[in-house]
Amino acid sequence: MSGTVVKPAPAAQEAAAAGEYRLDEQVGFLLRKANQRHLAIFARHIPDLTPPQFAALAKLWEVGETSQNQLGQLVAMDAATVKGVIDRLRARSLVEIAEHESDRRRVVVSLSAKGRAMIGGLVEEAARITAETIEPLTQRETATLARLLAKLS
Amino acid sequence: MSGTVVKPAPAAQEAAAAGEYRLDEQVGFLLRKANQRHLAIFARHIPDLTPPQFAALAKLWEVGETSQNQLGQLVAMDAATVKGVIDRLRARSLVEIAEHESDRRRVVVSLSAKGRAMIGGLVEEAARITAETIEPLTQRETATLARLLAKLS
DNA sequence: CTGATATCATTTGCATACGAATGAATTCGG
DNA sequence: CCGAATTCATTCGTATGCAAATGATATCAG
Repeated sequence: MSGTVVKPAPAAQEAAAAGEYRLDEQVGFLLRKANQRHLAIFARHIPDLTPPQFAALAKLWEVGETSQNQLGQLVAMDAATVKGVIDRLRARSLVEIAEHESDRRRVVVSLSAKGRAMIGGLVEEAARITAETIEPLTQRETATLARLLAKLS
Repeated sequence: MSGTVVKPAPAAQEAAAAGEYRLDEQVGFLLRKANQRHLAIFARHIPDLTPPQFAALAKLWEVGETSQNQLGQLVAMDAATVKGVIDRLRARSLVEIAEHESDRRRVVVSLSAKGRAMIGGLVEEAARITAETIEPLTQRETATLARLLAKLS
């Protein structure tokens, strides 16, 4: 390992070690950038909702109603985070909360009529967001990417 | 398309449409989750720095010194975001700022001795973070993932 | 040289994210 | 049945992340 350094970075004070670690090649850095691009695409298509807000609505649409905590697990959000998301959706009357019948600790969250109407109309747009996100990839590559990303989490 | 629905979601009011869109399969959702896992791994290995802070230090280590704005571009951060990151690193004396010799708008950012010492010692740990992140993947899969992610951005 | 334009940095406002601490309610072990 | 452990939700503090507005400076067209 580390035989001949091809070309030390111009300004790196410790070119040898620095040459071993390129930030731009790290998976974490690539993940962050890919995510950024997707967020920008999302914002262009659905400016009125953030991805987490959309995820919460979409999941409620799938499962009907759940406790706030469980919804968080379904959409991969912290309890503290899902609280804020639900608060903001509630302020816009897109979701409703109710007491759990038997467990008084729980808050049952469900779509309002308005929220149901909105998410129903947005699913097509969401599909286009995914389409635009994966536009640089072939169909095969997309399937591979999805498989590998799923394997990571 | 949409021939026979195998099993409508229990509580989905519009099972047909809902069946067409599965949140958990969308690339954006998978990206967010993969990113989350990586952040958790990072925090375990390097609790004293966040990934953006580390990225800024690592990039400064590579390139020596740059303007704040350009550093932001190199590490894929908004001007407003990089400002906050540099502020916090400066508060910990890990980076230093100076006036640009000819352009009085610019702020030249560089590593302090303390910052250089820290980042030098952390590169190995950073490599372990990447290793743990891609642990579920084979070497081939990792290369593929990196290629596809790069293609996305 | 000067007015229009562009660039760099800063500030504000909003929305995730997560750790940690807290309080209320439930469940579990003995 | 009761005290301990757990679960659910809330709150606080810190840190991204971006859009938009602003001020200072630089550059460019004419």
